[in-house]
Amino acid sequence: MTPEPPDPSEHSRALAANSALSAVPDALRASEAAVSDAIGRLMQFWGFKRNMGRVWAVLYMSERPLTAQDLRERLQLSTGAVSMTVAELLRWGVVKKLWVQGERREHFAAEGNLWKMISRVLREREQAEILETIAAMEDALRAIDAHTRSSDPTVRARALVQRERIGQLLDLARLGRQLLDALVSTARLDASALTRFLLGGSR
Amino acid sequence: MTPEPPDPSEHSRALAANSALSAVPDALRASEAAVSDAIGRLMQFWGFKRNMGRVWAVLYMSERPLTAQDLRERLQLSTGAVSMTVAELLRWGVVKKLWVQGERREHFAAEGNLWKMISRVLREREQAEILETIAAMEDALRAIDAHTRSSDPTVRARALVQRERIGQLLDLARLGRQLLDALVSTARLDASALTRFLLGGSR
DNA sequence: GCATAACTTCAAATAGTTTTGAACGAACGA
DNA sequence: TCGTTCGTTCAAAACTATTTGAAGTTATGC
Repeated sequence: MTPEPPDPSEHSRALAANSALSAVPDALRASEAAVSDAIGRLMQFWGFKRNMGRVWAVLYMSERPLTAQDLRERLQLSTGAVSMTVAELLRWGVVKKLWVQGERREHFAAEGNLWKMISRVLREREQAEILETIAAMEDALRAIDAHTRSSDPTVRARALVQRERIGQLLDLARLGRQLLDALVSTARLDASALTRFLLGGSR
Repeated sequence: MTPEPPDPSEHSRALAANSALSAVPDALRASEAAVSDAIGRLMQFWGFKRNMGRVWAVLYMSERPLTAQDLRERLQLSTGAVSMTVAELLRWGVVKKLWVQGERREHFAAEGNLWKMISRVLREREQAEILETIAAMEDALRAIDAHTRSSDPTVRARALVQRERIGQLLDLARLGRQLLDALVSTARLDASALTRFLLGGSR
């Protein structure tokens, strides 16, 4: 039986270190991958990059902060991809940089407070989008209003219909904005009011 | 000053026909375009194709059902694009096909009930996505559970942390599902309960 | 039935997004 | 200081998604 020859490739070194330390069962790795992929998909659906979701999820499930290299290995990403993805997550404030005692490499951890995270994202992303839409519709409404008194009956009819329809859309958009406001402010304090409403409403 | 020479291109013919009939001011066309573009962007942000939003918006703002050609002209789309976009909107049930008396071409109109529309989309799209995510996490949780009694303390620790974190995510996802359920069922009946909650909560 | 207009489909072109990896720069320890 | 490791950047490549337009199909009126 030949003893396994030393193989200096990074992958086998990682595996060796791993099994020497803890022999983490494949099942755990597989579950982690499944969950991070599921969250990656959900995030992508939500309009973020899939890898942002995957990286965040791996960090969130980890019992310790991870280095860029750990992420690169677990998620099979290139150096550049890890660097850029982590930078973006830092910008969103959903991942934090940590210095671990005696380690040269930087370590990263996921923001643990999910509500804080969600309310920040809703605030910055959704609200910007809906406010823009509301502004565009308000502008249009102002521009149309002048024509609702047109002497040409065809023009007047069209202007009246458009004003009415855009008004409906605007009401809806404002209701959406209020829903977001409510979510954000409830979330900032605690989730219980929201939970109470939902539980009360649905059963 | 040379008088403008006759130009038989479709665009000028359309303009000529238009001004002969009603001289719709540019301002109305421009507002319509601005709103449909805003809605297109919002829809894209939401994960639909931008043109779906634009087409729907133009139909919604129109005082009469429109033909494929009308849409092609107003939105500067190719024949194929109109056909495919409208087909997709029909599949989502947010646009209806109408036969207009004595006209050969088909006409289209937007679904006018916004809440009906939204609850349908939430139900079919969002719920599918979140249910998949919930299922993936439940699977992972089951797979991990076996290891929380591992004899290796490192494995046990890792399994416990993962179980705890995935549990948190699962709670959150379930809360999200309830929020969607509540929106969908309120929307199906009427929007007033939702409105009351929001108005009550935010002021 | 035939000719024609309306509509659909789909392969190819275009546009847009994400990922890679090599080049560069900064920080650290010797 | 020098050599090495770590991290970032960015142009090019790979990949996805969208759009076009021409060929094909269906429906209509004569």
